[in-house]
Amino acid sequence: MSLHDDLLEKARASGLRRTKALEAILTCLADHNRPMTLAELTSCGHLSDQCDKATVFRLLQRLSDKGMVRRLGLHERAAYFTLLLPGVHRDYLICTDCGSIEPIDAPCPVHKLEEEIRQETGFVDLYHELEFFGRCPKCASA
Amino acid sequence: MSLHDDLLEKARASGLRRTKALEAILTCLADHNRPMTLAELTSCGHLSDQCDKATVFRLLQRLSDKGMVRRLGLHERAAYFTLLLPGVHRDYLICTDCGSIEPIDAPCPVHKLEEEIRQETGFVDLYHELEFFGRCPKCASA
DNA sequence: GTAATTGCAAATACTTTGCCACGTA
DNA sequence: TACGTGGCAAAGTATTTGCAATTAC
Repeated sequence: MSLHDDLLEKARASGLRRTKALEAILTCLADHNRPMTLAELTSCGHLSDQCDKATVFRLLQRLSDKGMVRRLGLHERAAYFTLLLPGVHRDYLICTDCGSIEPIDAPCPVHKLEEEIRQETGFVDLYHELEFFGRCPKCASA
Repeated sequence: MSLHDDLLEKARASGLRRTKALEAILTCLADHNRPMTLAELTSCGHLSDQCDKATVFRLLQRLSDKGMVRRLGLHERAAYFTLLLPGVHRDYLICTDCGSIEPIDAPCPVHKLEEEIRQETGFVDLYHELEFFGRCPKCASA
């Protein structure tokens, strides 16, 4: 079963209806494998073209409520949304010039600290976000 | 020399004029010791009351250009701004319910990874942001 | 005196909601 | 059929800019 089918199934199981917009959004997020803005998703080829941004927005909201999507702030004015896959954590490397976003594959070194914070502060539902910003080689040489 | 004076001096040295608004903003940021939004700064007691938000915005922009302030996205719709002190790096713990923001005093475990990324990717001017999100004990029990 | 800075107001950008039509279950 | 969902359009919130008046140097 593909990632896309898996996600769709999960969304269905959590109460969402199987609509074109839902499929399009899940496909788009899964294909790109990086956080995307509402605008990007709304104009993301194939099926998404047909979806109003309000629809995409509300779907992302629902998916976020179900814990399948997370909303990020990455310095841009627009919010970013990314798939939340069980057991998968991802950090990002972002170019402050051209805005490119790429996932970092190195293991995240923060989990230990997160555990300490959980115990010392009593915070619950703890998670973290880690982003690296800089200028990519291409932008740096330009 | 106080932190405030130190900052003012630095701002002056980098070409900014010594105005009421500049002083007010530096004071406010230094006093609060945490990221603040444009709205917070604009209505931050004492002197800041007198500053238009456009003024505060443009000053933050200039301070950011000079490397004295950094702009953060912390999940809220509004952007946050924080002082950038030489040699000081700060991570934050944020309550997703009440929005409280507190600095984490534990040493940041990310510098090693940052160095690896610098070397492997060729990114320059690299820095990172690390935030922990969760619900604080007060909100969790409510 | 000159150039940076300010305030006000308007423009822009992005997000969020209301309402009724529509499609899925 | 019933209720979640979709599209359109409008409202809301935050950011950003234009311009003339003011202020720091």
